[in-house]
Amino acid sequence: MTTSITKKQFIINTAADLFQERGYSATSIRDLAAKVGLEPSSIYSHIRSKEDLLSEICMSCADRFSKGMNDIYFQDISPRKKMRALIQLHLDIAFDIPASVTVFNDEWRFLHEPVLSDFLEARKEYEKKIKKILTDGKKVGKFEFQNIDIVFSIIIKMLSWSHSAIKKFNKEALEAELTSFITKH
Amino acid sequence: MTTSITKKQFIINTAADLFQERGYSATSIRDLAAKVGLEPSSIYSHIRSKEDLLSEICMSCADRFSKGMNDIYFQDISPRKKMRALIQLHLDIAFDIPASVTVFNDEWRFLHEPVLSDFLEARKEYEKKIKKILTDGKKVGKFEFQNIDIVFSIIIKMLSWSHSAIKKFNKEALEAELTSFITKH
DNA sequence: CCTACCGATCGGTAGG
DNA sequence: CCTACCGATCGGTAGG
Repeated sequence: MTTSITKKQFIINTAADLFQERGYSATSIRDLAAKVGLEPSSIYSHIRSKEDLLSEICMSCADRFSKGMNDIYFQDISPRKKMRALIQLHLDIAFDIPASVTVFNDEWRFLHEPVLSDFLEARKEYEKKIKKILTDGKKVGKFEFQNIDIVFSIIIKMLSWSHSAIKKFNKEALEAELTSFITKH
Repeated sequence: MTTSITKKQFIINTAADLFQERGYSATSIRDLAAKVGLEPSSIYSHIRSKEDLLSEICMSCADRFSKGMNDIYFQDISPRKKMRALIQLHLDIAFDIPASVTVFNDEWRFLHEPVLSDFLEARKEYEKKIKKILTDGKKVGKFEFQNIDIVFSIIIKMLSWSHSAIKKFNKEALEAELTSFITKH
């Protein structure tokens, strides 16, 4: 049983690497099977479909972001400190599971119902919390901006920086520049 | 002749819409044919291959950015004014040909040689010029940052904002917030 | 620009 | 987990 779960996770992680490298659509089950050392049909002993792999990657990533956000959001600290913690959260996850984060960011659109709705709902919840932190910060005069939706989108874009860019830099330097961009603002 | 060129361009533009919507790999020539009102095989009277469509989209977009960059880069104006002009350039192109810009940003990795090398070279040239503007601005004390490569990557990410985000906002508001992020820095 | 068609590859199943 | 295989779909060509 334990072995089975581990192998399934190994297949999912390998799928994340391939989806990141070639994209979900351009990756075949045969590619995946070759990389994990199985015959193509044997993959289906561990998963039900190709899309299942994408669902697992996207939803586990979404869960991790949601949990991390809640830990920050409900703390009694300033909006500025929350934004800093949020930057760290994104960097921690991106450095830990870079392939999954890239797939989560770029390939989620290939999800179908009912998983798609779950995904979009989780994301919307996450976005609402970021926006709340930003508007709270503006109220107490710590952030300056005019259009919350635009600033939110810019920040999300900076935070969802893909693996390929992130792996070239050192985490502390990245954190310093991002913090400067986001919280000096 | 003129009709032929126009129809080819119509096919390319329709392809850009589909590639943006579903991704290059997940878009079939049959999808494209249906959308332009032709039989699948008739598409090949206008193009040589599916990848030709991607090449045309990516390279024409690259050309437009390169030309716009040169117009800005060789002017005798301050680094700060160059960055503002660069923001305008990106917004102008993104609002004008949103689908092509998204494909240019997200689907170029499906290009093969020899086009891929041309593409990467054009991009590298473009990036060198942005970095030069940033370092020039730092020298005269107008920009503040520590790591040029990180700041460059953050700015490129903000500028290459995809169509889906951009179409929700008004161009002037976007320009204002982006300018605030980039040149106050 | 169409009809007719090609070989290759796809996701997935049957049965052991 | 494998062998053997399925129907569907792919990019692309021949020939008119």
